[in-house]
Amino acid sequence: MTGRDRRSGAETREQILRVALRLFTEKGYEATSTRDLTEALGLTKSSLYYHFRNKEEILASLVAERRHDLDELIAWVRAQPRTRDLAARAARRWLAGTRPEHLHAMRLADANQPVMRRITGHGTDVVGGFDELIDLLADDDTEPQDRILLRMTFDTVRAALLAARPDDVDPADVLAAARRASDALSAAAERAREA
Amino acid sequence: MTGRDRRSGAETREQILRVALRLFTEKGYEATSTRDLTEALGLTKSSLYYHFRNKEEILASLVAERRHDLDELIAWVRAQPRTRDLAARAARRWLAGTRPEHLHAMRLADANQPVMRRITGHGTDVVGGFDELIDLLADDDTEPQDRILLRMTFDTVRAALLAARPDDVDPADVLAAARRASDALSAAAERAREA
DNA sequence: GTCTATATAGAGATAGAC
DNA sequence: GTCTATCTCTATATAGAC
Repeated sequence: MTGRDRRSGAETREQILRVALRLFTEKGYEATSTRDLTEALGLTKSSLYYHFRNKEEILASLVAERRHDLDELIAWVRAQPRTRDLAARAARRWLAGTRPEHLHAMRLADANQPVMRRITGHGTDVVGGFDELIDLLADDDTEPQDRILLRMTFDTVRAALLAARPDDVDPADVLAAARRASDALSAAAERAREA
Repeated sequence: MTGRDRRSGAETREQILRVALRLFTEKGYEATSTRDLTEALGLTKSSLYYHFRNKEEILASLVAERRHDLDELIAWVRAQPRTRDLAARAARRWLAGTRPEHLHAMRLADANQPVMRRITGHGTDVVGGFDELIDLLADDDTEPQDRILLRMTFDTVRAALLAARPDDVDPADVLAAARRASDALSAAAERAREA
């Protein structure tokens, strides 16, 4: 470090991401201009473009890496005996792996669905991974509505986020509600499978 | 009618809304330009602006009027005896009133959360209505996570929509899954209230 | 009610000095 | 690594003829 008020490049990059996460979530990606970003940061646009090739790359950097966890879950499911409660155990495992810090990225993705579809390669993203997971857990003769219900058991964190007011909410409460909801839905789905 | 290929003003307006609903949902409101709209319609931008004052008014026209149903539900809840299963019955009533044609507007709202927040007056929109409803159904000492769970019981249609792949899905299946999910969550929430 | 033509502003992005 | 200055394009929206 050459001086006390000198930021390293990596630090600046992190600050940009932090501010972008907030603005992209609150105002939306498209409605947030590079000018909005730089004004909030006390930077110029040129500096911004030194750190990122374009605006989309900022967004892409923010949503990387949850797919890896999902691939692990899929591998785990493949290795399990196909007991009747496999789906329920898988859902529990997934929910247990969801940490409070994941919520920010989830909100971001939820708030910007169209552009998220544009930037994530089909099949390589989290959404595509869930398709694979559900195929693994469902039989060929599973009714469409049962597939939807099954998928909902894995997606209760998003549902809980939508149900919670964005402000003044404790991430721990969101996760707690999501886990209870997932258990309840698992039970309902399992009941259907037995019938 | 003065001729067979002459559209009335109202017809054109409906066509604009139909195309806008599709594009705003697929590409997103901000990413859909007035040019995209007019090209899909075979109209010019000027004609578009004859029918709507601005782009935002098109979006606003698409999301009007679900709030009315919610106000009715709130009034119904107020008139009910406060039995322990009131929340469950209210959720059932709300789900029963959700029709397949509501799903399109829901998808639209979900895909464009930031701009939806911008155009809906705080408190007068559907989101604000739910706050009111939940306050009505929850006690003052209800835990935050229980409030979230309670709200999730009313919001399972959105959750089911998120869990279903947008294409190739029957609205009836989405609604069926949503109703079952809502019942399961109601039961879980009720169990918590008893404990 | 639809058109052609245009006004105006703001976006994303780059050049090149320091 | 950050700056000033600028380019270029596309957006929303309007004026006014038919």
